[in-house]
Amino acid sequence: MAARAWLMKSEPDVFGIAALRRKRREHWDGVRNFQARNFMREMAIGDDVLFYHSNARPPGVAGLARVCKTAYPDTTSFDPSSPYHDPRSTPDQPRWFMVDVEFVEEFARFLPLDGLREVPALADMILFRRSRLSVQPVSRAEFQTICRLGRARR
DNA sequence: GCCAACGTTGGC
DNA sequence: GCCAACGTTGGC
Repeated sequence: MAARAWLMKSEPDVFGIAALRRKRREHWDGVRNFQARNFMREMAIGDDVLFYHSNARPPGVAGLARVCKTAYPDTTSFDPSSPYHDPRSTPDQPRWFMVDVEFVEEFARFLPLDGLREVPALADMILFRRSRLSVQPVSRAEFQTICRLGRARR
């Protein structure tokens, strides 16, 4: 089956694309929203990920990652000392999951949210309608459009 | 730091 | 099962 494409948000102050480049791969923990979790459980190895910087100035797409491990329990949910702790999640009955992603590239041009809004081919992106959803599917056409913009020379 | 949007919780 | 209260996300 063809690889799907996703957009995943992270605050660059906490974990940005530069940190992923350094670490090469990392688990994507801390997702505490059911819809976002369900999307992560649909991910397959090799799926493309747009790495989005949220709560940044400006917010926008910073580059690309790739899914390298499918969903498994998010152990931070079991850890009382973690900010992501959730007492309703246990090793026997995990409520929250994470995937692993590997670094692919940092775009030559960071793509700010307000610029993406202006692109007609991206008008239907979930990003603009469901601003709080931190993991979301992206169509192949949207993915390709964003890659082209991110790699373009001035 | 503010606040709108919206997901979640819990009383009924 | 409804919905008000509450908490969080994330743009600005």
